Amino acid sequence: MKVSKLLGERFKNAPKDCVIESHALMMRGGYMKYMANGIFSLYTPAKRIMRKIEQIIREEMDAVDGQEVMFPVVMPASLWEESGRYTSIGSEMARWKDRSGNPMVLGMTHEEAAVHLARDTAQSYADFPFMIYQIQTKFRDEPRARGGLIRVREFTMKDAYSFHTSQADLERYYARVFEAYNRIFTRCGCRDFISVQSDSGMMGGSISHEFMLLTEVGEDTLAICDCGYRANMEAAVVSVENEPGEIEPLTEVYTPGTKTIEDLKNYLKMDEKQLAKAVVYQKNEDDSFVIVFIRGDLEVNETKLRNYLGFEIHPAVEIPEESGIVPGFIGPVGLPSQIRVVYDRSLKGIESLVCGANKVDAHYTGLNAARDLGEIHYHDVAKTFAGAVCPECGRPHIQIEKGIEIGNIFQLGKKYTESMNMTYLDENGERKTPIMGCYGIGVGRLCASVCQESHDQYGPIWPMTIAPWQVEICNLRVDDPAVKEAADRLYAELLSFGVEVLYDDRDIRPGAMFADADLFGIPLRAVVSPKSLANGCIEISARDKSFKENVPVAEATIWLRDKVVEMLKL
RNA sequence: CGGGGUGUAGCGCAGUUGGUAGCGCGCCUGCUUUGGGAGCAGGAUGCCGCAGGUUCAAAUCCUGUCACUCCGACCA
Repeated sequence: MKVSKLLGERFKNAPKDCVIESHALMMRGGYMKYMANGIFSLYTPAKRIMRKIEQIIREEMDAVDGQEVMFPVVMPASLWEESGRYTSIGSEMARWKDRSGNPMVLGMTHEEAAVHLARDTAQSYADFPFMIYQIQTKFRDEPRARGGLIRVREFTMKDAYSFHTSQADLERYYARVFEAYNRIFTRCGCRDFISVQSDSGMMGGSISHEFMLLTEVGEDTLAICDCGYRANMEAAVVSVENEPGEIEPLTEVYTPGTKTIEDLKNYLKMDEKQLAKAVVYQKNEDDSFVIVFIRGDLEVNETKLRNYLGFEIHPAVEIPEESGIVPGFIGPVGLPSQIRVVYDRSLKGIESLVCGANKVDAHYTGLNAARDLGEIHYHDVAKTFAGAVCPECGRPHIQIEKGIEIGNIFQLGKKYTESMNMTYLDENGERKTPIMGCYGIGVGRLCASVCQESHDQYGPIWPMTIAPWQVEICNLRVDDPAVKEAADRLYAELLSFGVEVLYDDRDIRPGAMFADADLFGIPLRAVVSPKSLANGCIEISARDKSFKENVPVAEATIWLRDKVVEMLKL
């Protein structure tokens, strides 16, 4: 490809709204063009990167016996009604009516389509297990797109679905995909990535993992312990150690104006860990109240709370007086009985707590759950924090990090096969329901993530495995016949050797050409100029600045080809 | 959905007593220049987000509306 004919332009300045480096560099480098909120067109360099990422994914999916298929982007709503998700998924799914008035949806994930494709043909246990996957466009009407290709509304995704006759078989296969994912991200040039336990969200299912690229600009918050425990904040188990303390009588104390834990702590001169904090939520459906009691130094993890409750909630907006809730002085003793109460596990084992007395300016001290509340159940709905006790090793070594989710894998169970009536006959002729797993990777997000992890102030530094081209030739003087002849020949020879070459043949000043080359981020650069040619050499350097060498003109082609091959090996 | 901000040339931005639209980069032409975004000269490019209103006159004032964006909420 010659740069003189390459569509797209490179800029000195990034559009003002770019907040993270990968977004800014990919805009500056002419990789994509903004069209609408969360919607981009890709220019050739980005498209070539995506194609290479897709090919790596394809190879690794095929290596774990995947079968590539293609589902429709547009599906009838009736298919989604079978699984119940037509109503359970909110406005992030695009819905519309076709000309006959039939309700339709744009695919945002394809579990339903996968079951639809497989259920009529996989009727015997002998057909199992199998995995089908596709690489295709998804549309999700995200409430907030951001970060360039990191979070968009329309994107390319690899989604895979496996079907099994037993949980044990699913788990074996899940482990294989887990390893395939590690290979995919490594081959794409990701370095600092980990897998974490995750929340299953709208997908359903039990066990799930997310692959996270660790970066400070990541949208996800992760809890990590040096013992190897790794979880998404949304799923991180909080384990606390409490000192029981002495049993004391339940005593009402006057605590004027102490509406916050901070006030109360200072007023009573007590540790926050002896205080029970009340957090008020409302059920979305009917605005009924849900109150969480949690240790004073902790916060509620709303995702975990939502999962436990099984319904949607939001923080309480307005608390009317007749509700019996006295904000700032809420306690479990004497609270109206119709209010749903959740006790966080962090309160377990404290013999003597301070809590609100459900009247203005009053708290109780000496609350003993067993004595004063009878039998209560504790649930883990707390948000983990730096220095928290690790649920695996028991040491207070939890660290908080940020990451971009580049892939995920789920053990789905029978959620879709059951609701959509997929069955097979087992060895004994009995009708059974298969078990599913599903596995996703966002291709564009992965591309942006690699850029985020691998760039300098001048542009991206693409790994050889996914670089848009392998070698860039910079012809510094197209008006010099000797230089042009040498550069043209190098270009032709590299092409004949099957090397992917971008040839900058424009009559522009060297500074501008180098600036553009940095933005192209091509791993190898061959500079042809009067200066280097005077020594009979071509100057070859690496985009990551790891080397710079003068190679004799006659050897340059072979030298570059061999270097490409070397750099392709990881 | 809540809170901020912004809509003027491809990109970044100026534009207050209201008076027919400007700068830098980029683009086109020519000459000079040639190893880290060159210089000079000339040139092209605008539904000033949209719709109403006030006014002799609106990018500018008023009303409405839409879009975008950031922070939060939300999110395989």
